[in-house]
Amino acid sequence: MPAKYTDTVVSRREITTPKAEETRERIVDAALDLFRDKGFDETTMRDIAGAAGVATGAAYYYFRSKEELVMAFYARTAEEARTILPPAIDRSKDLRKRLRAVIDTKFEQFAEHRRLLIAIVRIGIDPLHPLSPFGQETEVMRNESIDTFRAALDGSTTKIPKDLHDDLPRLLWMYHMALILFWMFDQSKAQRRTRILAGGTLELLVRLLQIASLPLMGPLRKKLIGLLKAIEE
Amino acid sequence: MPAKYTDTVVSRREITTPKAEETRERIVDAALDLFRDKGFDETTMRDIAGAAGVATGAAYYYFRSKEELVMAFYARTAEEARTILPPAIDRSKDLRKRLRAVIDTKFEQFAEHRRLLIAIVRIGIDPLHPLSPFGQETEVMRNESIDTFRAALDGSTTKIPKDLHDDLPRLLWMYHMALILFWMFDQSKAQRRTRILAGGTLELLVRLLQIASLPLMGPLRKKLIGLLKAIEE
DNA sequence: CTTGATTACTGAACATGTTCAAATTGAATG
DNA sequence: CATTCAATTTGAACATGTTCAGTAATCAAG
Repeated sequence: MPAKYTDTVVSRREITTPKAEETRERIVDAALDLFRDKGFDETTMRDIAGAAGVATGAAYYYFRSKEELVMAFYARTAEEARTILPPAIDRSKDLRKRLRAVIDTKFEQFAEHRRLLIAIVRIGIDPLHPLSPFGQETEVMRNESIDTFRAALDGSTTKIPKDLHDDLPRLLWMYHMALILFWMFDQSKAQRRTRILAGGTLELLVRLLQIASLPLMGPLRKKLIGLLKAIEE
Repeated sequence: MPAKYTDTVVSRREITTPKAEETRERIVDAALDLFRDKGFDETTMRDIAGAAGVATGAAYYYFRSKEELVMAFYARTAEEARTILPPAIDRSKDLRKRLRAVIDTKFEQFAEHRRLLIAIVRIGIDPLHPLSPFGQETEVMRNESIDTFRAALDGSTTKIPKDLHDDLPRLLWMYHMALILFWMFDQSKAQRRTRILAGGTLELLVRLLQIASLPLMGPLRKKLIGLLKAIEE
């Protein structure tokens, strides 16, 4: 029976012995390898357990569900990003290039796992699901990701209107999620179309931001911000 | 074992006797009732079969999967829309109102089935899935829906730039899909936030269209259209 | 070292989507 | 009516995510 996500939302296995940690790692490694090679749906919990050298139910001691195993992948890339992203961003002061660095890095990290991302989206498109990128349980990771965009903005030469300053990072995060979604399904060679889309929209975006600073754009900004506020409650 | 959607994409049961048609209807009715009352995940194929008074496997004679049963819902609303949408649109010549009529009608039709729509999205977010709203198998229904937007545009007083004429209906269709997505997850009373969002973005949209007709906007339009073409192959 | 408890793990059992070989039905044919 | 054959229906069997009662390993305390 598939787990209902009305279940308690508590992260499991707080503290662990090194031994247990090693078992846990073995299970994650086996899972990610199999997901990458065969796909999420095609990989069986029995496969994973077998490859990790444990019994069928062992994975459930560490993870609440098969889906939670893909979160382990997400967590790993986030960890990695923490070290490679800052230098990538700071290679330029140009806003477009800085944003491009963030997005391109994500794509590189995900490149080998396109199919796995589809599984993540299938799970995460529902904000009520605990593992949704929009949900509670992923809040810490999400905020870290949003802060990355804040850093990209703050260190750039482009001046951001004061009233947009707070909301813009989150908007950019949502924009980058939409791009990732597009990228996932982009069947063109080396995701050429996504590159075009990213380039085009980023240029448009930066230009809009420059225009938005003009004094006579105040009312329009205000309307947009008002709409945003009304929406997010 | 969940069905893999690399299976043949052929619609099932072309011709049927009245008797079989009646059984099929009974299964759909039972399924939709249960989906509405208990939710998609919480409804069992055994439940459905039982409620329809047939054996467990019977549904699979008419539908390839549990998921395909929700398409039956989608097909029914599309059928209904065919009769109620045209008069609703033609109540006004104002583009904003005409578009609003299309969207509001959809919301009314879906109102009782918010949870079911989440299931549809979980399925359909993957364009490789045969039942995806972006996929092959739903092309006919999708085109019909897009044509609705074409009708709303063509009958309005707002003048549409020639070069946008072909692409705009599809863009509007995508916009309305995004709205429906937002609506599905909108927990506010009577989906107040979605209403605000729809009102705000529609006004913005129509205004942009009016501005877009200005001669000096030609290059910008061209850039946008170029981007669209590059993306869609 | 022994004992007790906590942690880590096992594997059978269960629920549910799906398949399939066999049984049933019903209409067309002789 | 009897026969035949395809359409329809059955229900047991299967695959897989998940649970759980029990077993083994590890550790703390005496």
